[in-house]
Amino acid sequence: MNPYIKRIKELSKKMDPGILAEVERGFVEKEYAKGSFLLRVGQICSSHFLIQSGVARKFYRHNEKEITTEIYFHDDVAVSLDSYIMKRPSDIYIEALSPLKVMVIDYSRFQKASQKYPEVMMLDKMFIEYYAVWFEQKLKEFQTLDATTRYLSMLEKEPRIIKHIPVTIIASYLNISLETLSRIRSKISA
Amino acid sequence: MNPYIKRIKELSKKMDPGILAEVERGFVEKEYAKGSFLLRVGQICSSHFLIQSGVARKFYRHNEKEITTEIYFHDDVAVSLDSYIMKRPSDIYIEALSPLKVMVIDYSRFQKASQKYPEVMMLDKMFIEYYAVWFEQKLKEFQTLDATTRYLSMLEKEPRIIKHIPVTIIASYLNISLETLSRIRSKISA
DNA sequence: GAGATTATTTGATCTATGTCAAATTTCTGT
DNA sequence: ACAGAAATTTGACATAGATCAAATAATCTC
Repeated sequence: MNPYIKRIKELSKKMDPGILAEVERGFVEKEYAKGSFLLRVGQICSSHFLIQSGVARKFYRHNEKEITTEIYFHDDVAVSLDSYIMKRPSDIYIEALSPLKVMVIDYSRFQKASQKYPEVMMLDKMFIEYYAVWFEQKLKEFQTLDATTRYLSMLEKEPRIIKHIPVTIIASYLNISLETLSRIRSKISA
Repeated sequence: MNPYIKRIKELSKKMDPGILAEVERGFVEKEYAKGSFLLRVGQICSSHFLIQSGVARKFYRHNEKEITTEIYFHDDVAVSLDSYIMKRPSDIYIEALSPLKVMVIDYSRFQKASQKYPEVMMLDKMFIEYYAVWFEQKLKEFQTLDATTRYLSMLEKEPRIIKHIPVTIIASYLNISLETLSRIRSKISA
């Protein structure tokens, strides 16, 4: 998520300060304890969560298992896009994996501003564009890479994950079993 | 793609006719012969292709194989999102699978209109939102469903595919081998 | 409409990864 | 620092789906 968020931030700095102030009036800082949920299955997601500090993840349950689809660090944005866009109950959870500080960006306020100011809608659009591109790439990885290569690719692209996240969660993020991940790791470090 | 495109079309009908006319000045009808390419790897994708009639697909090559990622029918929109958004050479092909009639929507013209008219940008944003949501779902299918279930799900959600597309392409679309797909089909009809 | 090309099916293996179970290591709270 | 819990590793085995090869079946070409 990161490089694009950075670009969006830069652009937002160039924005008219009055507009920016108006948008930011819809921002609220909030803290979550480790293990608590920013969003639960069934709720309608009406905010974006900009991570200030700490670690979080998005996951869903399938056959008793938890499958992690995204892992968030500083400056990432967590949201159930499906629920947010389609205005239907979320099929995913967003969970704090550590004590977490986030900026909650309220949807309806943001939308009002974005209807009034094209430059705000532009930023919103950029965010979603990037999200879509990122998803397309991720799908491609699943289609073309085997378990080991997916792990190596993660190490390279998202090195923070390996330092902060339990292996169980990493395994589900790579869509492989715990045991297989463990074997991959021992083979690589050997 | 379809239901959302329909909604976007409806909304566009309610738009100011002057604006609509201005946008549509950037539309050009174009025809492609079966087997020809609307976009090749290496080109920068600067248009959307709204399919009027015929069938097309998006695919990429990986280890000598062609992996099909999308199949387009009437009213679908074909575009290399990655290339279009990031303005870099496309890593995918878009190919006509039959004689094809499309409406080519020129990017720069569209963008100009969308900077001038928030309602145009809104439609553009809606398109990408839907695209992102669709991708998220597709990724989930790959993570949770086995080959047979993916095939059944495709039959249900995109029944047109089975009627018009050679099995080789369907297999790559489901990310399974030709032979496995053939076995799945014979088992199901048995 | 016969031969040639291409697509699909069927059969026999092979392999990556999953599953289940047990052993070991690491972490936690007191 | 220790007991108990949780996470991770290791081992043995099972399986979905791949690959290679051959046999049919369908389609195209002249």
